[in-house]
Amino acid sequence: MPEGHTLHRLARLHQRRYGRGPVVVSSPQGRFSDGAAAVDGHIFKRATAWGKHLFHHYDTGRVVHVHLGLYGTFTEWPMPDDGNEPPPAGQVRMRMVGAEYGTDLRGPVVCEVIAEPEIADVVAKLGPDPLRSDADPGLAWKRISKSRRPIGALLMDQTVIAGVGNVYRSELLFRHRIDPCRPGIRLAEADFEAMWADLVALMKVGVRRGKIIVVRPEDDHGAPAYGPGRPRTYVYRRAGEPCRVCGTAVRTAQLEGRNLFWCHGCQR
DNA sequence: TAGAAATGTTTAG
DNA sequence: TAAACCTTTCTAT
Repeated sequence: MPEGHTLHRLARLHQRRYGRGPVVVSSPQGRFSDGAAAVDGHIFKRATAWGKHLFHHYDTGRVVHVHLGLYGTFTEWPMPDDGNEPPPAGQVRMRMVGAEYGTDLRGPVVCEVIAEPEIADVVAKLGPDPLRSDADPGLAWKRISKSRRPIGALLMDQTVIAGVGNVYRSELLFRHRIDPCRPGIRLAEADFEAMWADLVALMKVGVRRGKIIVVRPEDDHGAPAYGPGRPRTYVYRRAGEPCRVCGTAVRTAQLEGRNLFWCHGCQR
């Protein structure tokens, strides 16, 4: 599910599957026919991600830029021994086929071919990405510490921090006991630094495990460490249920058009 | 098993 | 402010 960790995980996967080899690119659905033709048969150099944006770099200097949006998904399939590709199911915007694997992209909000230098234009609209080693958290702090907008909204703003979505937003604020409504300007720098460090660690776990895992073992209350019974979140989508720490009913409200979840007992 | 809501962003009005 | 995207996941029946 597409928060930043998903895109970095996909970049790694695509790099491994297709890196340095030629790929056959098509658009079974037809909406990406021209773009697919522009890179079809060329060498896939590498895949990178910044926030929720994914880039497929080709040796011709052309780049496929993908944003999954709310519904977008990549589905991978192994090339069958007989070499016959499986027929595309549903609306496949882009099919990419390498020597041993193929990948189908469905439902993205962005899927376009751009030139290598145009990546800078995309990235210019994005804040630092906690998953990138070149991230400068100072840029995010500069924005947050001057803003009267609620911290719950600032965390979701991709121009402030790139890659945080609704789950990491709600969970991070809970872990740091911060009221989502607190204005950015009222946040202590030490709290921001602790949140950033935590976010980097949590999102790295997300990349490694392929899902968002944020509940500390001591808050599991005896639930199994792995498997379906394990609690996945403190507050996200738990409206009305008791807080895992203090028992207060989790609250929910709309903030700038998105569902926000928090514990009024823990977060002040 | 069917229907609603959703981890997000862009574009149109 | 609303629609579009058109898949996946969760919930209700």
